[in-house]
Amino acid sequence: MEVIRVKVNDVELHVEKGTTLGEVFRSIKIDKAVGAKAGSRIIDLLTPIREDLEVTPIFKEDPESLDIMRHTLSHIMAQALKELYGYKKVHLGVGPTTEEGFYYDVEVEGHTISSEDLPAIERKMREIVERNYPLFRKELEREEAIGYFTELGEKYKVEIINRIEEGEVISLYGQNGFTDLCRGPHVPSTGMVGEFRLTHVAGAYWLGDSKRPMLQRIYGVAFWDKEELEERLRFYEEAKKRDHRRLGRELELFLIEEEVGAGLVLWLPKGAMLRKTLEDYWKEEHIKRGYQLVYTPHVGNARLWQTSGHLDYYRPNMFSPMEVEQEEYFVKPMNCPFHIAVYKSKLRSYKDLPLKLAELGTVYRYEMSGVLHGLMRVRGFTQDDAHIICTPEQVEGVIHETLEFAVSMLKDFGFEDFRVYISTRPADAIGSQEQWELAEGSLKKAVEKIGIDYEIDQGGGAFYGPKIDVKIRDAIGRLWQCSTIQFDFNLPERFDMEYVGQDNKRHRPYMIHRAIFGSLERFVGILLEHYAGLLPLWLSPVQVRLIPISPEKHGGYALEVENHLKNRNIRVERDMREERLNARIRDAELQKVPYILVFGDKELESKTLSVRSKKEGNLGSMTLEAFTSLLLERISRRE
RNA sequence: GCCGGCGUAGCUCAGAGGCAGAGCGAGGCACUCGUAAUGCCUAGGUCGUGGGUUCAAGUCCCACCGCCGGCUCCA
Repeated sequence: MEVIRVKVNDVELHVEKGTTLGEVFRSIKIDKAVGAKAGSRIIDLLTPIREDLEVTPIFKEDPESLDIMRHTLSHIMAQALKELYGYKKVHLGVGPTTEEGFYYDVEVEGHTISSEDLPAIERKMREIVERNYPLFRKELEREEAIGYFTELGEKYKVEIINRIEEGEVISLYGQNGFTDLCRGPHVPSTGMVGEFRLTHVAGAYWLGDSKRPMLQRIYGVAFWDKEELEERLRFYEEAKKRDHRRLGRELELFLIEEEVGAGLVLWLPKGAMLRKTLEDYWKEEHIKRGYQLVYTPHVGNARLWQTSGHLDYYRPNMFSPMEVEQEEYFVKPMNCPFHIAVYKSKLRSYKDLPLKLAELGTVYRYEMSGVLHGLMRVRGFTQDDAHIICTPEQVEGVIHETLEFAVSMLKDFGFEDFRVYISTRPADAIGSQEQWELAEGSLKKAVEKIGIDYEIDQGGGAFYGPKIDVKIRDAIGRLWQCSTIQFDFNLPERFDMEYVGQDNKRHRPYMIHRAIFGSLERFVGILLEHYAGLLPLWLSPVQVRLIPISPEKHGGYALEVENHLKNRNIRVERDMREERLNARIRDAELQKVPYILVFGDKELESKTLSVRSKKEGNLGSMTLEAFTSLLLERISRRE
């Protein structure tokens, strides 16, 4: 008998090789553990130990426990499917855990699972949980495993086995007549899982490859605690309420219509006002920071796109060309070539650099119909684009300044929590080693200097340069990709961009693409979801609504007030409808107008205003001057 | 693009082979009103588009378009 040493917390034990952690824990009276961790490795209680090990038990309270339990739930779901539709009819793909639950990709012969089937599957799962089957684990040799799963008709599992690397253990887990190829970890019995709910079913390609068959992915959410599960389900409800597509229609901000075209946005008057506010703010901030605004056309000659390389590399995403006087023109999918043309309009000296060209540039890209989504993913959108052309010596400062700019701007919109990702050199990169090192180094330094944590996406950069992506966290915790700062070693070469250095010689400049909002459409979508439609005062398309109780009697006074406010650039709307006061108040509230002023005899007589705030309720009466300065102050503070 | 679901009045939806409906919104009339829906009347539809099955098609079948949930894609 071979003995190995297992250290559990501070207790050291000597056990027979091949003993499972479950047995070890039982011997020292740890009975509530769902698994254990050895360093960063998670080991379940069913796995035999074959070498000396130091472990800490994982209990339900530990974050790692969720994953173990959710993984078992995906197996329970697989078994439920097999019991419902027949063991030979259900072919299993993969069934991993997610951040909030689990899913399983399956193929059911002769049946397509729809959301109507979910309650029955869930019921069957609960039965399996109820029966509390112990899980077992076994290991097979490759050939055995292939034979076993071939026998079961599990073609996808056989494929996975063939992809498992030589020397790696092939493990199977199962319970009561159900066996699945699985790396684990799992809880020891089906009764040990938490609260769960199946949420939806969707298509998913086998191995994520669009050329392979499409399986059905059944999603579930799971938590230990019922309250936590319900909170998550409420989160979905909340997200649904915040859906910018709904808000966009209800608040009359924008329209996307079949008749106009899929993925093409019409900005309605209120949405246009919101957009104008964003644009004005954006332009002012850019001018303050030394950017120069440019305007460039919507179409460009095919030769331009040939030089830029877009026709060779980006063509599938471009709209079809049009012919004008025997020449082809393309609608622009990007602004860069135009900005480069601006740069090249004269000979540039190092003294002109960094040159920062900015434009709210509307671009058109062909996106597959299935990916279009409200304002978030469209076919025509306006990038808040800029290109910074600089010398190698300036790179670091430029990147730092740009990132700082992006963060400060996003903060002005009420976003406080940022995630930063740096994508580094991929295998097929162009550009020299020095270029990449300088660029990547300056990206890291900039992020560190600003003091935001970042993650590295190793090899995730574009072939033409590394980049920083900034994601913002919204009010209900979702992350949205916004800003990008992207190096480009490609276009300066292709367009033969130059500057004259201090040495009186020609040099190749560095070029950086960057966007802060990403696109105006998408950013407005994010704002709407972040604020659940209740935009800050400074962004609200209508800031004040005036309601004369009797339009006839009090409308004149309301008009006076309207003019006063309008002269101070406050956005006002007067509701002159012959409706009841309550109805008009309700309407203004539903339209999420920040301030409502009611005019009646009292106000007319005392020349005051009755102010009702969306956020604070009825503020009572105040003078026009007091209200105006209150409003102007709040607007200037970007409240 | 792929898998699944869904397209009925401006909006939200009911109708599932046999007379095209409701609420909100819109227009009209009355009410003259103090902080989240006054009442009555009226108009509004090639039931996404095109084809097919049937005596008869929103309803069944096929194709296309669009939307939704995902997948894939996003140099």
